[in-house]
Amino acid sequence: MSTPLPIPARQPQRARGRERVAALLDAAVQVFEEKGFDAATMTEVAARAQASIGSLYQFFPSKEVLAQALLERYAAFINTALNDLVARAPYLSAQDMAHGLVDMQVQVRASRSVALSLVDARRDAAEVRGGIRDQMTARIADILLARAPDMDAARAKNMAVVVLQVLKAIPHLADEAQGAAQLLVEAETMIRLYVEKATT
Amino acid sequence: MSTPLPIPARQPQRARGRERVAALLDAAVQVFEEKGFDAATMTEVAARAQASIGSLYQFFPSKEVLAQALLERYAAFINTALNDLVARAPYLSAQDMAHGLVDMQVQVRASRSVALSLVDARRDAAEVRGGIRDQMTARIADILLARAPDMDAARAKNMAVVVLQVLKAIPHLADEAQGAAQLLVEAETMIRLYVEKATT
Amino acid sequence: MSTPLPIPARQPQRARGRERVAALLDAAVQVFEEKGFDAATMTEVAARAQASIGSLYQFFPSKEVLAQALLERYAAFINTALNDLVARAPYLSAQDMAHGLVDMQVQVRASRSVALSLVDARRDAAEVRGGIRDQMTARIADILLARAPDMDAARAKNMAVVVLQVLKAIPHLADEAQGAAQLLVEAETMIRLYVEKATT
Amino acid sequence: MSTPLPIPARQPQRARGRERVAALLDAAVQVFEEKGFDAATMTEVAARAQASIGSLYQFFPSKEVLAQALLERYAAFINTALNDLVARAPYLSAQDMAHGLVDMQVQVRASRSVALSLVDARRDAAEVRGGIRDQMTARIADILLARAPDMDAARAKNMAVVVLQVLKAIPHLADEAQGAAQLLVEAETMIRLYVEKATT
DNA sequence: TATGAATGAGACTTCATTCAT
DNA sequence: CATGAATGAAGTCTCATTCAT
Repeated sequence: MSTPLPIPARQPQRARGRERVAALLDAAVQVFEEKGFDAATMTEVAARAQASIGSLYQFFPSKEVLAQALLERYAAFINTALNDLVARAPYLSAQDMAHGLVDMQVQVRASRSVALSLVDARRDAAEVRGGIRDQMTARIADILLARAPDMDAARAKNMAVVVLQVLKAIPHLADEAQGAAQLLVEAETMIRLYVEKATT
Repeated sequence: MSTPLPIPARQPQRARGRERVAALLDAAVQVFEEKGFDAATMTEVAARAQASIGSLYQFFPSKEVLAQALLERYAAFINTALNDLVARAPYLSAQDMAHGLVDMQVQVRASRSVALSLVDARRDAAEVRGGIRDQMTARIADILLARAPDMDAARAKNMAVVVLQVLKAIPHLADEAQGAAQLLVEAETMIRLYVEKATT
Repeated sequence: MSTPLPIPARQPQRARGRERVAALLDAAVQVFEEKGFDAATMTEVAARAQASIGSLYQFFPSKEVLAQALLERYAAFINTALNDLVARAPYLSAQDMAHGLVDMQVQVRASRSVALSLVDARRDAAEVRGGIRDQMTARIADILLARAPDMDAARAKNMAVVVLQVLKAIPHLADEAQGAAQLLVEAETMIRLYVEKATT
Repeated sequence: MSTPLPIPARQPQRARGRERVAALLDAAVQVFEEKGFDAATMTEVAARAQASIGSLYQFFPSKEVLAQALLERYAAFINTALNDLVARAPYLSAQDMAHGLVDMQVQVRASRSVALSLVDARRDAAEVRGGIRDQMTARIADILLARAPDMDAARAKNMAVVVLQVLKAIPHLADEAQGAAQLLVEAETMIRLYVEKATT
């Protein structure tokens, strides 16, 4: 039932170590984004961070742990952004809310903070990673409820799940060579209309 | 510029062979769905089809080709469905159109015809597989234009891209243990509102 | 001690069969020449002869047997040519003798009768194939002795071995893009000088 | 036009690694000599060096690279020997020159430095490996020209090609169970007569 | 006989992970 | 802590050979 207990990433003790870890995480983001979880190799991550493979394993004792660390970094960022939106939700127009959600994803991408693709990578890890997904849907549901306090909680949750799927697609859209900007506007519109209808 | 040699899947010429190929494709769908392209192994595909590894390679000379074959099967199905929708589009309500699109995906899943996930697996193959994506967006744009002939063609294309992303999420939603039905309804609503607004 | 008894190539019974075998042998020569024994595949040989793999195995029950058959065809040709040279040897100038030897090889190549490379392919088969080599050196020694009856038989044998090595190189030289003709002349000269000195 | 990426052999950086590489190369020479390029297996090379297959690939990322490394080792040796002969050529008798050439090959064999057979193994790699062949013929031509400065350069080149073929046969002759020594003498004689005639 | 499918051992290669220095 | 070497299970793919139709 319980996952074998995933040994967590080790915390570096010195300044030197902290830089190392940062470089490793940055490299990992790049590689995971370019190749995906399976095709990414630990060797390449280390190389791109100009570290040795031994060094990488010093801090991240397995590929799984590395991915998990990435996700946590992502979760921290996203959580802040979502909490902020929750707070402002009552005063936001549907338009602004939609924009807020979409923009959050664009920010993430721009800051290379993580490969969202990991969110539902493989099934085993899903258990662990699932936490983040649940957290996000809960937060989005909060936002919806903040705008329309009368809404059925169950429905808010369902809507959140659907909205999350659209958000997941944002990086793809932002990648599009042709008219990425317009595509983002369209995505926003879609979310806006959906939210608008449901919360008024 | 040109990919070396896109050696295609070999066509079986005997009844025995045709059965084999069918079994192999079915097994492949399962395995690819469960594990994703990278983590799926040819050995497992063969085993699940009760065939030897050699038999698998007799008809699908590489993992790439196998994935491609799956996609083609999927494309054939989806094409029919989309063409049908294009024809009926002028007479459909936004509601029915949204339902048609979502349902198409649900059908696909039910018939295990393919893992849509392959549509944009890794970047290299993207070139080949991209064809299908372009085809689908073009078709969806046609549907939109059929309902609203005055719409700007460029906008229709953009909208189609966004709608496609939502459609891609449908299998995920349909998988959800809790209230899959409701989630599908929500997805439909989202698409309906979006289409409605833009085409009236 | 004894090789497991190499099942020989089956003799075709009808005209149709004889054509088949001829086509297969021709195809085999091509493929063996292009790729070498190891890299050549039975499948390709069959394909190039426009026959099925089953058909190929009908006549040549193994790759070894096929190679052996090729060698035999070659041996027959070479034997005739060498016997002819033996007969004429007493009346030939060193020049003509050298030319005769070199030309024999060029003929073989032109008529695509065989890949001489097989002569000392792998060690196991060497035993079987060795026969041909011994036969050839004996014949060449005969030629030398015919010109210089006083020569020590042992020396003639040694010389023959060396000459054979030069002959083996002829196809390579004849392949050379630049000035193949001149290279052949040089090879002839080399042999002539060697023979001349030893037999006068 | 350009070969994709000629990933070279990795240089070991620790003493342990250097020993390994040496052992691997030695094992490779043996196996390639015994079986030839195609029939030699990486597994056997690793085993004979008492290393794991992973270790072998750590330093030689492909069978091609391993063969190339062998050739380079051989080329280094042969180059030294040939340059030495070039320098001494003006003062050497044809006899000594012939002996020098033949002896060089015998040395190579004795020191197990490489399987010359690789020089023109398969056609693809020929491009890379061809370099060595051209280098050798050029050097041999230099030797000839050093003895006979008036000779036509083109002819020297042709002669060099032919002489090289004889040299290639030396290891075969030296292998002969019966009277290897006499065979080498004969080969030397052949070369001597050829050189003598052309350079006086 | 002819044909195409079936089989599986075995080849090359990759990569996460462990260790000795 | 850092580094580079070591390991071997596992994956993709090939091909000689055998068989059923």
